[in-house]
Amino acid sequence: MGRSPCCEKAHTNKGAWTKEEDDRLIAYIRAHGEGCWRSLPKAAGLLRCGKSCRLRWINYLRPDLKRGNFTEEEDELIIKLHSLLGNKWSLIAGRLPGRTDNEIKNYWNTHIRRKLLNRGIDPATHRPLNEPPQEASTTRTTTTISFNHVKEENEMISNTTPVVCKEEKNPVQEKCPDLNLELKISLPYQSQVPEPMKTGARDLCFACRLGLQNSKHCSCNLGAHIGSSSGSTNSGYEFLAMKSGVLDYRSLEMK
DNA sequence: AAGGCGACCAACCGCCTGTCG
DNA sequence: CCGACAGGCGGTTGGTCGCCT
Repeated sequence: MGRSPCCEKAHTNKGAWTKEEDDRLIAYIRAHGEGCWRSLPKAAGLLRCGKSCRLRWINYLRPDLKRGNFTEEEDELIIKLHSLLGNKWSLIAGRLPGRTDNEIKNYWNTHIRRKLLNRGIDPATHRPLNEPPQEASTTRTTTTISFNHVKEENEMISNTTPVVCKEEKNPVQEKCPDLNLELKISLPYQSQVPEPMKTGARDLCFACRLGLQNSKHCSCNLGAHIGSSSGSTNSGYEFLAMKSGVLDYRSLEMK
């Protein structure tokens, strides 16, 4: 009965990783790259489950991890993304370079949940805690991701500005004016995003569309923040892993 | 000093999904 | 089409640490 174990448990170590195990794993992945996690432990001389190796690498050993405290901007971005995506930690992590899903999940459960509760916001629904339950058929709003404007977006490709989404009036926005739940996806934008971003009157940056108008990642507020944020030169796009101009819609697909 | 307690976070577990033969 | 397998994900657990009494 039940599933077969992912690995031979009788001869695998569990618990905290030792320095030597870390070194072995790092050395092996440097030499052979990621992948084939099931056979990796044996090949690397580790008495660990392949899944455990993968987790250790992704969450702790990867060289591009940022680590350290979350910034206020990251906090707000996580909240916004969580309101959009729910507990899709991997998707949220995909928008926070250097952060892992596990790290964000832990941070959410230990810090942000409490923070939202202190604000009187239900962390699960992002609604005020004292808001009475509403009839689903009448006033409840639903979050949808629209792919209705692909043609329109394709036409925008000729425009050099990588428009990710377009503002439209809808009931959700009127209820939460700072939160644009209408995700719109464009085809990958190949050329470099100019820095600072072009700030045409109708082209709000992606940070603004996420409701981060006052964030240092806002790149359309007449350059007020650009170059003035504490040592960081990241634009909003770079911060959102969009320096390349690509919002990978595949990673945003709702399952 | 020491025990209790909560916060934090690394790691594990089990399920789901995509891929391949 | 189907089953096996590997990878990925989210929920949960358990160890450690710091603070408080």
